[in-house]
Parts: sequence; structure tokens; C-alpha cells
Amino acid sequence: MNANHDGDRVEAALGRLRELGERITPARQAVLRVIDTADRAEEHLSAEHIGERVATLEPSVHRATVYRTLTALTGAGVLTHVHLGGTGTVYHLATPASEAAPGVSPAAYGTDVSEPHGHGHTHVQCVVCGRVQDAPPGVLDEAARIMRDDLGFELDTSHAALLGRCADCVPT
Amino acid sequence: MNANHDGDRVEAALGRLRELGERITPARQAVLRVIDTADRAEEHLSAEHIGERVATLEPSVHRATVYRTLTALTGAGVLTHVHLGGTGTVYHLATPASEAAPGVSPAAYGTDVSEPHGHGHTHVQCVVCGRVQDAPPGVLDEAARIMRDDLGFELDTSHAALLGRCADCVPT
DNA sequence: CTGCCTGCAAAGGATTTGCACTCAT
DNA sequence: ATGAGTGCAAATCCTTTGCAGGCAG
Repeated sequence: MNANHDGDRVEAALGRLRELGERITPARQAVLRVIDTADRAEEHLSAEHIGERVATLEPSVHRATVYRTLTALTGAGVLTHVHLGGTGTVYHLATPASEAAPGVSPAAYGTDVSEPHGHGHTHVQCVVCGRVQDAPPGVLDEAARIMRDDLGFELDTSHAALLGRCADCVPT
Repeated sequence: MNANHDGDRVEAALGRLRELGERITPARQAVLRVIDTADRAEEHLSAEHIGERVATLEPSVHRATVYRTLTALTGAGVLTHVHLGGTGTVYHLATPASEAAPGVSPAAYGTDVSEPHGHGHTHVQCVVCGRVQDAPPGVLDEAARIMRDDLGFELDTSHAALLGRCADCVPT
């Protein structure tokens, strides 16, 4: 029923991989599927956590492969990662700016560390409960402008999460 | 000379520790001195790196103690840490809102639940060269306002560094 | 004196790497 | 066929922890 829908974005990612001459393997498909599912549930999975889910989905896939896959797919631009303060890094499908659904962080990340365009959602994490949520679009526009004008620094607004206290954890 | 000046802030920190009933030990003094010196040089040291310097300054201090000290002193409020995206955490002396950086206003602070912050200003890190620099005061004011109004989320503007490309690394 | 802080060493846990093999192309 | 990807396992790396003793207060 919805396995097809879920597969849409995975398919797109696989397609892009093919275009790039990257190989489609069970491990990569599993990783993509896991992340896609998490994205839709607005979950934010770390490499380790992704590994766990992949293990249940495709037990033959080794943990090390998951790490290598995440690196490779991020390099290929089909995945994005967001650094959370202190609590590691989480991965997302790099949606081609199409269906910027709530909870998803699109970002066109080219190869490696060389992409100026970080036009995705900014994430914020609560230092008390650890919850990660999406910030309103454009929250960092002003900051980006200041940084650019002032220091010539090009901010990547979706690469690192901001920290603070969420509404539930703010002492009133 | 300036060895005295260096000691000023360390002294202040030690004073606060005393007030809190915390003990003043060689290890703690060494850690504070190392961080104070780094701060003045605008360096951003990780726990590990601090450990190295402490080792040369006070060889008898064990690495494990450095970690425990950093945790303890941060808890006591005399140290602050900033999470850098992906590259760990760096420590600073928690300046009592006096002579932090040019133009930094004392952040209004509510609770102490998890972060007695302090370094007061936002950091930005270049994803290409790794350099960490201070952002202009107030860069995140607008973002903080939006987050508060929109989500009731209280942003901690100095707890995590923003990522991007510094002027030297931005592709022209 | 007391017990907070430390030294030491060993455990821990996440990520990486060398190597040989396999499978996608 | 052929080399990109993978499995496996060992190696790292940073950080934490248990315990006993030492020093600050």
C-alpha cells in the first residue's frame, strides 16, 4: 500500500546514484530505505542507530558497511547530515528540493565539503530533553546576511543544529 | 607582566570555586590556566588538547583528571563549552560578563538546569579549514526572537557553533 | 580528621581500516 | 571480467569508571 510511496524518494535517490555511476547494492538500498522511513516519521537517526535498523532489515549487512555507505552516499549527494551539539550526527535523505515536507531537511549537498548551498531546514535541539525539531524557514536568514556582510562568512544554515530549550523544557 | 594579567581571570575563577565550596587543587589550577591562556590567544581547545597542555604544565596531572575537572568546573559554572559541528567540544573560561569580547552584553540568564553558559558570543566554524571564529554580537538575536515567538523555543546562542565557509575558503 | 579529588589502569563504545572475496555492471 | 563494495575482525581513538590512596579544607 504505502510501500510504494515510501519507495518513491528511495527510487529517486537510487536513480541519482545510477546517473553518477555509483552501484546499487542491497546495503545501500537498505540504508536509504531506513533513512527515508525515519525522515517521514520526523526521526533523526545517527549512524549507529541507522545501523541497528539496517540490521533488522537486512541482517547480512555489516555495521562497517553502514558507516562506509553513509559516507559514500553523502559524498554522492543523496544524503545529508546534520551535526547535533554533542550528541552526534544525524542523516537525512537529500531531497532534490521537491517535496519539502515538514520534518524533512532538504539540502543539495554536492560532493564532499564543497557545497555553498545549504538551503535546507535548520534544526534545533533541546539541551534538556534532547528533542530535535525543525526551525521555521528562514530563521537564519538574518544571521547569514550579517555573517556575509560582516565577515564574508558564508553560513550553511542547515549543517549544524542550534541548541536551546524547547517549549516543554523552558522553565516558566 | 602579563603572567599576572593571565592570572586575573584564573584568580576570579578560583574565587568562585571557593565560594562554592569546591576545592582548589593543582590539577584544577593547571586546567584553568591552560584555558585562560588559550582564550587570550583566541584558541579553541578540546578536552584532549587541554589535556596535552596540562601535561606539559603539570605532568603529574592525569588525563582522566582533566576530563573530570572539565566536567566539574563546567558544572560549577566557571567553565563553558561550545559544541563544534562534528569536531568535538571546546572549552572556555566562563567570564563573569565582564570583559568577554568587544560589545558582548551579559546574556540574561534564567535557570541553571543544564548550562551555566557564559562565553557569551556565538562561534562559527569553517567546514573547509576548520577555523573557529567569533561571530558579531547579536547575530542570532533575530533567530532567537523568531524561535521564541514561533515555537516557544529559547535559543542558547553560544552553546553550539554555526557552520559555513570563512572568507578565505569561500569559492569566489 | 573527612571525604573530595586524584592517579592508575582497565573497560567502554563508536568509528575506521586492511585484506580478501563477491557481486553489480 | 573487473573493480567498486562488502564482510570480518582487529585496531584506534577518545572518554569514562572502579578503586584505593592523598591532599585540601
